[in-house]
Amino acid sequence: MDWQSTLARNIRQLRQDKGLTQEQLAVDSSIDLTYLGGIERGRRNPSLLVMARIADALGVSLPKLLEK
Amino acid sequence: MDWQSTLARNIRQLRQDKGLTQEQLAVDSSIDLTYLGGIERGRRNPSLLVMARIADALGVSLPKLLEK
DNA sequence: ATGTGACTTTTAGTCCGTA
DNA sequence: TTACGGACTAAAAGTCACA
Repeated sequence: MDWQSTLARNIRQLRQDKGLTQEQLAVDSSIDLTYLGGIERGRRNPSLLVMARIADALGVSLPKLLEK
Repeated sequence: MDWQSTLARNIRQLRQDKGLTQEQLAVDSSIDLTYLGGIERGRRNPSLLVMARIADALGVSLPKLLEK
């Protein structure tokens, strides 16, 4: 499992656990909906600060977001 | 403590614990020396895959590399 | 509500120096 | 051995129309 897929899986899991849509999470993390979608499909290679914003919006730590 | 500084501190700590120079770590992780230096000074915002390569070269997990 | 391709702008990341 | 600058190239960031 590559890191992009791990990140993708964790974001989707946590997002759905919180009952959020991609659009809601996109707003909360100040990321464009389509860009977030790309991350959640494992097609993007986001930077440290972008991932930190997503972790923040999901209410988890960044290391947690990257757990395998 | 922002994430760039946390990453910087952890990389430097782990690198020195292993007795490696920046240049050796740069080679091991296939990253340019000057760029690695910038990361280790907290001035850069590296991508997921670059951080994963560094974690790998240091023999730690990526989440571990990002622990506060 | 999500997936996708094509796109432009910005920044990551490289390579060359100097100190 | 590390820090830093400039110039460059590759890729991320960010947006849009459409399915």
